Amino acid sequence: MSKQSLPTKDSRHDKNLALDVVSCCEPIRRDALDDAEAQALADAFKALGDPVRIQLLSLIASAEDGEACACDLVEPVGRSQPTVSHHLKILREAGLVRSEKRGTWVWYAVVPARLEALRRTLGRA
Amino acid sequence: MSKQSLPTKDSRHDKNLALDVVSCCEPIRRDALDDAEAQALADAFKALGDPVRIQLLSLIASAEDGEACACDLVEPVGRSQPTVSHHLKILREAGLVRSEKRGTWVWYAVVPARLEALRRTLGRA
DNA sequence: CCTATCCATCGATATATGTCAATATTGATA
DNA sequence: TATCAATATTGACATATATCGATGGATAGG
Repeated sequence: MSKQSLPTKDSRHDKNLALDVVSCCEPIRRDALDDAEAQALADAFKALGDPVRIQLLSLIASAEDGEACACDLVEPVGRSQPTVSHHLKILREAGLVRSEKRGTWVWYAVVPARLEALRRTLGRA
Repeated sequence: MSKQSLPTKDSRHDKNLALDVVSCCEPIRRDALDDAEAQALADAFKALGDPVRIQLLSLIASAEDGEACACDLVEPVGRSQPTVSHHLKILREAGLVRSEKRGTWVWYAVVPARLEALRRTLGRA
């Protein structure tokens, strides 16, 4: 299969590539990523792949003191409370935000290190 | 609705947040993102939210001369040729890679500027 | 031309995902 | 303990997505 058996074509392929987007730090563009790394990275980016979650993250990140009460996140995104709760759970499980219950309310804050890790993953373009 | 009408709780909420992850450059954590920006960003990250696409991006990015023949991407990811073609199309439409047909083959290369834009979007953590 | 290879598109299908209403849970108050 | 507000969980449902086999278009060689 592939080129080498065909006409002349400066054969440049071979083994491993790598994108340095890995799980927690591997740059997507170093060497090839293995299945587990690719899956971990995909899971992280998948959590960012929804407009409501992007807005939630944005809202939380820009909130005063870096914290936002869940009660103030429902109206801005225009979705039902259960739906917002669902998205916040996904962001939390992806490690992008952390939550803390104080009395009746739950406060959310972003996890800078996590964002930074993904950032590095997109490598030095 | 919300806290202010309830017991004492250092009311800190209010308007716009922002995550600086916007479409092409807005940092997700500046001020609140509008619907269009959030959607654009989500679309970009969604393209990165699949392990096969992460592997493809990694393979292409780490290929010699920064280019990889589509014919060399099928076997590494363990998916059918149509499936790989499908994922490459998604990456292309997301602006993450560009493609060029040369004779019988199609060569893919990453678009560094696009990755860099997304990187900035994840902002200074 | 005929044939073989590379690659994209189509059609079908199983699974994943976003969304909401209803309900359960938890903490604070009367 | 009865009640109310903030969240989370459950169940249902419509849409989106990943995957493959089959097929079609394009290019290179014989």
